[in-house]
Amino acid sequence: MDTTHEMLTVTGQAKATLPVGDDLSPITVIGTEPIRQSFGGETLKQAINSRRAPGVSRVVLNPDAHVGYGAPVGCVMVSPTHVYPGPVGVDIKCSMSLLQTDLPAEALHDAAERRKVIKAITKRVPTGAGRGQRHAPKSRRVDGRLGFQVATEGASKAVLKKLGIPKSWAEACEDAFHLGPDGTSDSLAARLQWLGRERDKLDRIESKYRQLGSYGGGNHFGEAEVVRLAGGERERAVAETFGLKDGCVAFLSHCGSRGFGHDLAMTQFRSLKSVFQSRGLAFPAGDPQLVYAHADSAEGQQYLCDMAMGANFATVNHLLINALVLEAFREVFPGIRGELVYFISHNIARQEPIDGAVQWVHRKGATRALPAGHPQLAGTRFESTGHPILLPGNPRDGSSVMVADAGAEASAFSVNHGAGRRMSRTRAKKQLVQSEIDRGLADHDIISNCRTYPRDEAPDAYKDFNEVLKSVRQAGLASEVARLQARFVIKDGAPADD
DNA sequence: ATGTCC
Repeated sequence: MDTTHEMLTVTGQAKATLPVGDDLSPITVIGTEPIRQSFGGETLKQAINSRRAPGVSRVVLNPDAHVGYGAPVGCVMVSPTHVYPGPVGVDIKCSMSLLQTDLPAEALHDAAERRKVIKAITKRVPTGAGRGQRHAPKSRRVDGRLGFQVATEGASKAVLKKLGIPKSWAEACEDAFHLGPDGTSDSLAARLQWLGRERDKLDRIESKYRQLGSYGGGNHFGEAEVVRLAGGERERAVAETFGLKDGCVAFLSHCGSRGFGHDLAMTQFRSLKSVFQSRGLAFPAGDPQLVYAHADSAEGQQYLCDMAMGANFATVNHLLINALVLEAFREVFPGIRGELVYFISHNIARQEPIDGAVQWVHRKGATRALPAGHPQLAGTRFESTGHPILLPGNPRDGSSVMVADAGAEASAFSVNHGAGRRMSRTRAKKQLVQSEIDRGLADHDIISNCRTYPRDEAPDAYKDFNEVLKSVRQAGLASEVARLQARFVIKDGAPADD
C-alpha cells in the first residue's frame, strides 16, 4: 500500500473519500475494499490532479478507474465554468447501445446458426482501424453531403430517413443530437466548413465520413446476448418500461466516433496546448493532457463545437450499426422484430444540475445515472423509472442493465462504464495464455468472429465484474435490472476461417 | 481510442 492509498478515508461499505488539500472538497471514491486496493498510484495521482485543476468543483472516482489521458478513465470531473478536452477523451462520445429482439434464445442454440448471423453482421459492419463502408449499398453510402449533415445534425429525422434507421430510435438516445454552444447547428456548420478549408487542421475529413456504421478496434465490440431479468418486483416493472424481454436475444454494442472524433479531439489537444504555450500559461499539475478552456471563451466555444460534431457522428454511427445488425439478424431469421432499448455515452461533457447549479459534467469512462424524477428526464418515457444504464462486463461473466437509485446524487449522477482494465495491454499479451482464453470462452459456449480471441481483451485482462457491480449496489448508486449472457462476440481480430 | 510511429 502506498501513501496515497493510506489517505483514502472509508465512509461506507463501498464508499471512501480522498483528500486533496487546499480546502477543496475531497474526491468521492466508489468501490469495495478489494476494488479500492486495485487502484494504482498513478490513477489516484491523476484523480488528485483533476480535482486540483482550475474551475473544478467535484471529482468522483469509479470502481473501474485506471490510468487515462490526463484524468483517469472511470472518473467524473465537474466544473461550472471550464471544459476539459482530455477528460472527455480521444474517442468523443464512445457509447453503449442495446438492441432488443423478440428472437427466443433457443434460436441461437446451434453454433452453426450463430455463425450465419456473425457472417451476416460482419458483411455489413466492419471492424478494425480505418475500416468503414466496405460493402455499403448505394442507398447508405455516406458522401460528403450526408457526412456534413450527420456531423451537424446528429440523428435528425432527415439523417435517420436517409440511412434507413427507424425514427423512433431517436427517443431511445441519451442525446439524439448535439447543437453548438450558441444553441444552433449553424455554428457547427460554420466550424466544419472552416475545418474543411484548413487541411492541416483536419486532414482528409471526408474520408472519415465513410467510417459511419463501423466498430473500429481496441475494446469496441458487438455481442449477441440472452436477456435474464433480475428477480425483484420493482426491477421487473422497470425492465418492462425499458422494453427488455426475458429469455430473448439482445445485441450490445460498444463504439464511438471513430477516426472522425479522434481527429477532432487530437486537433483540439494540439491547438489548446499551443494557446497555453503562447500565453505562457501553466498546465494543471504540469500535465499538458489536462489542458482546458473557459466554456465561454473563443477556444472553449470551438472545443464545444468539435465535441458536438464528434458526438453527432458517434450517435449516428451507433444507430446505423444497430439498423445493420437488425437487418443481419433478419437475413437469418426473417420477420423478427427489434427495438433500441437505449444508447448512452461514457465519454462526453454535458450540462447538468449538480449541487444546485448547472455545471459541465465530464464523464470519462463514466455513465450518466439519472434516477426517477430527475428534471432532465421530464417528458421522456423514463421519467418515472430512471433511464437504462448499459454496463459491459466481459463475455464470460456477462454484462448488466441497471437503473439509478436516489443515492446516485452522491456520485454526480454517474456510475462506472464497465469492468475497467486490471492489466495493461502489454502485460495481458505477455501474461495471458491464448489457449486458456479460447477454452474459457468455449466452456461457456461463446463463439466469435475471430480465429483466436484478442489476448489484451480477454476477460481476465479486466477487473472482476461482479465485484465492480457489488460496489455500485453497495454504494447505493444503482440496481441491476437484467443480466446479459454472451452467445457470440464480434471484435477486431484475426478473422475465423469459414 | 487512432491508418496503433508521417
